Amino acid sequence: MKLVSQRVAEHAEVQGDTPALRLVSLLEHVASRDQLHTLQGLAEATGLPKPTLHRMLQQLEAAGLLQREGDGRHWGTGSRLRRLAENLLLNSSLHAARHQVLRRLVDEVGESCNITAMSGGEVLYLDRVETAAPLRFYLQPGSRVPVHCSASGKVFLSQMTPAQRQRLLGATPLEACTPRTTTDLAALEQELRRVKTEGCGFDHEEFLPGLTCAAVPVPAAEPKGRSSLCIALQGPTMRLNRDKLQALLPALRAAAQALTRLEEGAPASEQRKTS
Amino acid sequence: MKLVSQRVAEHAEVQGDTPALRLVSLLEHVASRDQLHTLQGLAEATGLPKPTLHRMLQQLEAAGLLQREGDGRHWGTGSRLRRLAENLLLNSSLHAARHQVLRRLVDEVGESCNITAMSGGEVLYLDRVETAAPLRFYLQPGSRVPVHCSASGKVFLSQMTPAQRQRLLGATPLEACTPRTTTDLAALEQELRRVKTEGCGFDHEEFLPGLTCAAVPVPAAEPKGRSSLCIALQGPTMRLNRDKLQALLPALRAAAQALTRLEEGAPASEQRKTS
DNA sequence: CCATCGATTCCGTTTTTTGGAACTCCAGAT
DNA sequence: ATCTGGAGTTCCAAAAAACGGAATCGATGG
Repeated sequence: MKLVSQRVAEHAEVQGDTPALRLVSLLEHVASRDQLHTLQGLAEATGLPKPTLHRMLQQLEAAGLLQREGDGRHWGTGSRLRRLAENLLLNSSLHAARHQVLRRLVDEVGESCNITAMSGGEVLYLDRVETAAPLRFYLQPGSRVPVHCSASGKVFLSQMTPAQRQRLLGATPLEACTPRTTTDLAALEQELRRVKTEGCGFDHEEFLPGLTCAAVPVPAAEPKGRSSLCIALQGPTMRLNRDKLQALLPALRAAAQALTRLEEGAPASEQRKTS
Repeated sequence: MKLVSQRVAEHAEVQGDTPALRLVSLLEHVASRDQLHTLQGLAEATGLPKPTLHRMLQQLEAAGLLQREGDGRHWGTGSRLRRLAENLLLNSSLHAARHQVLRRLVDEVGESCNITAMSGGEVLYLDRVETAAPLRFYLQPGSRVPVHCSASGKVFLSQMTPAQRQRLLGATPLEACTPRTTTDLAALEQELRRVKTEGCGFDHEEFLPGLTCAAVPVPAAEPKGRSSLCIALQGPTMRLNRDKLQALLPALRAAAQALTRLEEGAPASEQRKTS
């Protein structure tokens, strides 16, 4: 059974498939601890060779992203990185507004909710707000789950043309994440027709035992456009029988509408030069 | 006359000497505008070729630093980047505390002040708080100025051994930034002896016409350690005659002490594994 | 059906990264 | 004063990654 794919930090905390991403990971490591770091300490923490690390630090220092502190042997964040962080948080009105919608929805339904998108053939959690209830699944934004056994994934699949769906699912057999996972393609296609008709997808313990989900699509802002977002609710099966789930759908749909309105309000685009 | 070296954005806003830094610049570009971007738009804004940009965007998307929005043709910040920004600002107690010291100092003396360090043979502005006075010099953290014609630079030079100083200044002749810049090495050496004795450096319009500065070193926290910081005040010559400057020195010195106490409080280091 | 425009992929060339080994620098011990 | 050990730094040839012009794909709209 495959679990949610997450960055696993064992000893080499600074991961990355390319040199550039390793640099970013290093920035994350330094930025997420309220302390200064020595080259030696970073080498131990990350598992990178000292010369490599030294070069990375120099490069980041020259760029103003990190800076040496104190006696020159310690490193901390640089003003440019701090400015980047400030600007980012100041200029995130779209994401901030989405987060508010999500938060209000969670208050209303009392279960954890996500905003999801298709990305790289999987469902990506863009944002997530957790319920205050003590029993809950702990998942993070940035997590990815398979399309065929998640509520959002089924919604995305239901919106594709048969050809697109074939390309995505035809390559490898459907993996059985739990005993309840639908692994038969024909059965999945049938379920997808229902999803398309009713405009909502479910996951009854098909991805994780004990986890029940419901997802509705976020309608596109422009008639021709496609909004590839879903808004989804998830919680312990114990609290979410089918009637309860059905009862919460209107709230989900309202939140989805609210997200659509966000994209209308700030048309999201057209940074054409006003020449 | 050479001005403060700053990133100059002409048409190619995304600069960087290495591929990794170009990626970071791209992140900055996207993060610092509250809008979504198309590949086309970014290509125009940055001057980068489309295939290059496309590869960069894909890489950043795969890493979760950016994400596609809406119809898949628009890009915005990713959850990982936003989390990085949040963590960074949450875990910046040292820099935040320094900033507070600086802010209090500016309130007290009524002129803009900087925290500076030596970096790469130049003086680097680590942090800066500007006075509320309407007439003021606008400079940014991350700016760099020459050592030989800045108040902080002279303080740093005065703390070096003659050999170190020789290596730094001997290579190229001292550049005359203004008519008042000291370009004679012997004259500079003499001034540096005074700086060392009195523990404060000045800049009387040696870097920019009309700009007067004073700087004092931030004492090292540990007796053996070297704190390579200065705290400096700068303002229009009009408001800062020599007597006024002298009168403000105690406040500067007190702020410098406060900075030292910060490094003592949080020893800044020793991230040894508590094994 | 074709034309158009933006996004995407290809791939040989160019540039950058990599990291073991060797070296420097400094502090504390001899 | 010299030695010693550990951190930081430099070197450089092999290996990996980025580069970007040209070709291709794919959707829109004529």
